[in-house]
Amino acid sequence: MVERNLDTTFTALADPTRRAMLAALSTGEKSIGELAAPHAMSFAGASKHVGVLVRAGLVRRRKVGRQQVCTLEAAPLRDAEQWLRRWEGFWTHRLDALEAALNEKPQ
Amino acid sequence: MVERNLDTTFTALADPTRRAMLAALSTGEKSIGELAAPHAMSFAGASKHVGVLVRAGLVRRRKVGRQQVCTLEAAPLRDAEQWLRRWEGFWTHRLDALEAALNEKPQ
DNA sequence: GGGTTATAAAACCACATGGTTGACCATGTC
DNA sequence: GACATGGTCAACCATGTGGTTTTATAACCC
Repeated sequence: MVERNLDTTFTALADPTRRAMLAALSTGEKSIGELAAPHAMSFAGASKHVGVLVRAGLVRRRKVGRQQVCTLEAAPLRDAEQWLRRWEGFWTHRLDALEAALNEKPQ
Repeated sequence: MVERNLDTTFTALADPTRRAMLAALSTGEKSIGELAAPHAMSFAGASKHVGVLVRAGLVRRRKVGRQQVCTLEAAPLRDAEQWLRRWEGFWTHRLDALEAALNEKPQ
């Protein structure tokens, strides 16, 4: 369950339009129209981006009147973050070593 | 500098072969042949995956004799992790709320 | 009912991606 | 020099992606 979803989660995150949409949703629910508005792009194009987010499980849609209201679903983000955190110790070591090397030989 | 690289970082992470290669590199340097071996895939195909990781700044290559030795470069992983962590508070709230709701109405 | 609003769905285009194979180029070994 | 090894590069194929436009549908307003 984890590994499979990482594919679609990271794919969904690999686009700046979609990351911006997630950021917009972090301040509260938005209709698809509201999500689309800030992006210089056709409505249909933006709607497809929302579809990618929904398929990745990052967004839930529900119909309210004639609008689709979207809410952020953070669980897959947490999974992705946990996967990345496996390297936390590693990268802090490396960066500390780099910094030490720079201090030692200040050129 | 940050936003632009997130695209290529997340794209690089969106493939299980490449994630496995990063995991392999976390235990130490590996030649491209060693990285390719575990994957049922042509050598050239695996080499292309390594190329994606290099272009994303996640891996450095250097020539040693007739081999290319690869090392993990963790900094972009840290950037991606930091981006995801922006939602940390959000998802813990949501999940706490979900848990509370489940406890309150145990069905 | 008729018009407007919010969205979906489909067809299409250009380009990127993941994979292959085959030719090629170094480097090391005999 | 001859040959194997480690790897790159280019061409190719199928499929996916990001975008468009057009058409359709469902809900609301008058």
